[in-house]
Amino acid sequence: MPELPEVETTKASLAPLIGQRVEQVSIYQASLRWQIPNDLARLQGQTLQFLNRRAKYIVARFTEDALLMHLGMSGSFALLPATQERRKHDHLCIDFEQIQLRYHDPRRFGSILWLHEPRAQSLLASLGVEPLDDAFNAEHLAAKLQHKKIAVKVAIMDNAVVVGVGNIYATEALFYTGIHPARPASSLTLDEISRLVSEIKRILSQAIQLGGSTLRDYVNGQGETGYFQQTLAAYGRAGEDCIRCGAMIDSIRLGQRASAFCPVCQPIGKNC
DNA sequence: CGAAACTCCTGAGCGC
DNA sequence: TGCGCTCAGGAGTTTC
Repeated sequence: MPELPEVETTKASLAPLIGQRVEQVSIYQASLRWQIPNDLARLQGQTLQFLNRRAKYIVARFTEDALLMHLGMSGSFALLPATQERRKHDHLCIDFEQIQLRYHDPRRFGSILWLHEPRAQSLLASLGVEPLDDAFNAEHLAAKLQHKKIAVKVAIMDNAVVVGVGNIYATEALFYTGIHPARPASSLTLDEISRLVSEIKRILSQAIQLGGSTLRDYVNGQGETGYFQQTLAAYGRAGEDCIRCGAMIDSIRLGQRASAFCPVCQPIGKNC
């Protein structure tokens, strides 16, 4: 499940392509979240200049055009010799001078768009602050949560509030701050919000350093899996013992998503 | 406007 | 061995 740390890791793993020219573009399955642009072959002859990340999007700037790419839930990039046989779900191959870039995505929730097209621009326009920016602080989050009745977990996963906080990190951050995921967003005290912000920053930074939290099929451009999953305290641990108090981790559904928490460490009644 | 439901898709895991 | 089922889930879109 690529979350922000995995996207950061993926971006870094694609750095060897910078400075290389595109020789050929081959689309095998154009139907992702949206259709891959049918004129993607425009990239031929263009050189990759730099890579950027915004939320969970990677922007690849070429000489003339730029791509906005999202890994969805099961997307990954690989750098391989062009002679290597294609695997099932390798939907796009871009031959660079030295190596081939492949996009692999079994569930096809990912997307690859021209940065300049209206759809890409509107996606970027609706994004909130970056979690690791100074602009994401207690005051900012407090203002965003102030009038929200929705569960705090759903709120911090809302990209208009803060980007890059997916189910894994929302679950972990709430566990470590002792806040029940179903608490109404507006019920949090400023102190709780402050600790939540710090925890989100801490967990995301740590995960980026460690190379991302891999679940199932995430691999970076070098084919390496992350290993942060070994340190998950609550996510995916329903029915197991809380690492802090030993109580059994419980799970509820919030916003159509599994939400694991410790009923003892994260009491619902706390400041409710 | 906010909130909640719905949608895309495939693989893993499970019961039989 | 394989069928059919449920679940997972990022995030845009639709519906109230």
